[in-house]
Amino acid sequence: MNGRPRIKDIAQRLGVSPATVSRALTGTGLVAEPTLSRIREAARAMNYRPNVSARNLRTRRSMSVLMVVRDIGNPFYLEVMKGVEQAAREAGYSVLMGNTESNPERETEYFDMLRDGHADGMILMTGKLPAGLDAAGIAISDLPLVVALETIEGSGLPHVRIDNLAAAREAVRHLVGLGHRRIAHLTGPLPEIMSRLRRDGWRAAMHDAGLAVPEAYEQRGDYLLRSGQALCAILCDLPEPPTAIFCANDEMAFGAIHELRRRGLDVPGDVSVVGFDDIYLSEVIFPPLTTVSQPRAEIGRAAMSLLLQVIGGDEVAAEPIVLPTMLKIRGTTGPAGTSG
Amino acid sequence: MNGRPRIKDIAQRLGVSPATVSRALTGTGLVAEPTLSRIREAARAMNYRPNVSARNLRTRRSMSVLMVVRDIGNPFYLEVMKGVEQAAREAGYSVLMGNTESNPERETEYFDMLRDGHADGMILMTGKLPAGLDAAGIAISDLPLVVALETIEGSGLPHVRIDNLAAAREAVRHLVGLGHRRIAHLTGPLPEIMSRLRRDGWRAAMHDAGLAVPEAYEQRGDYLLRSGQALCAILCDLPEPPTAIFCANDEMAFGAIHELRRRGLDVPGDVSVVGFDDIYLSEVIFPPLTTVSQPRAEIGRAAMSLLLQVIGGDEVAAEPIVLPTMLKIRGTTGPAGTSG
DNA sequence: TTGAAAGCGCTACCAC
DNA sequence: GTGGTAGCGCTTTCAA
Repeated sequence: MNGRPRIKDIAQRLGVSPATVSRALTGTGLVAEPTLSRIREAARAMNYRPNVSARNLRTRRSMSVLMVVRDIGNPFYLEVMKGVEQAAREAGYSVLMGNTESNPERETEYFDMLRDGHADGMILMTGKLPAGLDAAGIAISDLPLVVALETIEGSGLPHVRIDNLAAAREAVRHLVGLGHRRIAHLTGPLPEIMSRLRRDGWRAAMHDAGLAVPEAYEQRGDYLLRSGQALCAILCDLPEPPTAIFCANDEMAFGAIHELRRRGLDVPGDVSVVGFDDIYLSEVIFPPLTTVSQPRAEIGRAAMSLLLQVIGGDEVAAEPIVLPTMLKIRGTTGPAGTSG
Repeated sequence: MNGRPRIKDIAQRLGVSPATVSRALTGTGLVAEPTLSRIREAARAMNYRPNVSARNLRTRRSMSVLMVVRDIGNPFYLEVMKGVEQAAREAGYSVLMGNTESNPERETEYFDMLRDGHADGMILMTGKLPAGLDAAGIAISDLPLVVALETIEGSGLPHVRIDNLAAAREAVRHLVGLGHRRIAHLTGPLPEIMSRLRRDGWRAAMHDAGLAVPEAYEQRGDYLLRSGQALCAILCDLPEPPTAIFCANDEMAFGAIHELRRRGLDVPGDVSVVGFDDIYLSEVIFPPLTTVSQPRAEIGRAAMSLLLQVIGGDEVAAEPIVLPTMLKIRGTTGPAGTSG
């Protein structure tokens, strides 16, 4: 009686077998009504809690999943996580957060956690798989994996994402519609497919409008604020600076706006800026940011549902799930100036 | 050989006992050098990973901790989490995130997770303990608990926090120094000690400066953006509106600034605003927010270190650990107008 | 409908 | 140093 009660303690107290107690408490087995309520009653009275390690060992499941992101410091993931957590909770799962910081070693580490029983499945929000998985004789497609936000080319894994190209195209079309002709783009890290898609969307929209795409108008960034700021400075120093900048994410857009202001330029009076992601506070900065909004919580929920199917061994559609985006037209975009 | 290898498989392959393999792999026991490297080699070759459930069951530890916050959607916690995670990783622990959403039921749930072996300890960043713990015969002080950011009065738990009162006082003193005399305050939820301390810091600074504190200058908020906006509107409509507003957190400060702008008032030309927390993007909004910066990552690290001590059964100082804050004077505060 | 008992995979005790 | 082995607490056959 010292310490927490075990199933055995309940069984002894009630004069039944541990097996019966287990069945009653898990709700699976058939247990006669009087016994059932007696056991439940006793469990509550004794403040019983099943030991998860023992249960997990026996059932070979951990009832938790891993959500792995590039940078846990990025608030963008928060709402996605909320969606994941919600769907997970409903299914009785816990969510473990993994942070790779784009460190390959840590990516591998999370794959290890899958193998050692820490988690039953994993939602990857990183753009790539750790190297050396094949070498280790591990077939990706056999692992309970789901990819969200990003795309891992050729992996054949279930995906949940948005149509990055179409969304970027629409955003740039909005600028074109405002009369802008000199529209620049700050890209994300181009090795990644997501950055390339957004860039291609920008190019496509420019092409649609019959506009030139000077090489200098495509500046390569890394999604961070500082790069938005620095690249914007480069654009401003061009002989023919752009009148509008489409940024591959909101952070870079903030950085760009910061730099424009620093130079005494008005947004959107002199230069229009469009972001991507609609992160926390985008709506609240001044002027509020025009940006592409992703259904973040939805993405999280969908990814978790998909993962539950994978874990459950169900067949999962090969087609990626594509969720709709919305262009939020707010205060950082306006008509092109007469000089544009 | 089908499926993942067990310790037994390695043992058989090498003709040693499972006990030796376990000792070699955990690094604890004394194992002779030749055996040691043979085992390590075989483990790597066979791609062995220990089963955590089995290990946890046996060792009665989970090697993970729970970090419980009020609202996982609040970016403020991100950097704290980073600190926690870092310290945890160094000690070989994983971090589980808990989100109470101020729901008492969920608070209890996380305490349950402590009991069922999900975690070895818990860092509370919520302002209170769930009700009914005593009723359940659980002595708080026996639980491996640490409180960070917040304060749980009379709990006798180890704490890591900042000096909220002094920090608030300093922030308001800064406004006084700029010549402001009509300084209002948007509070957090006042049942909570942290909100009260910040409020008291404001009052103290006003008192220090011999300034009046009209009742209407203390507006009660809830840390959310909307409340900052709404309460700021009330202040603006006062017969004698304030020339400066000290907000109990940055989100409310953003809301207030938003409202001031909406009314065509200039920040800081017409009204100065000070926040608290120095959240993500505070530096980047325009003008950048003057605010009290907390050493978030430090707080997380310190809390985790403290928790490790508690888990390890060490004596922990009864005195709370108080980390220093810094007033970041940026763009939203300026001299009081001549009318002020 | 219930009980007996095996065993999930590991660690740690006790021998040698 | 190493091996044998008990057992962590639970679920789940198999029998009754």
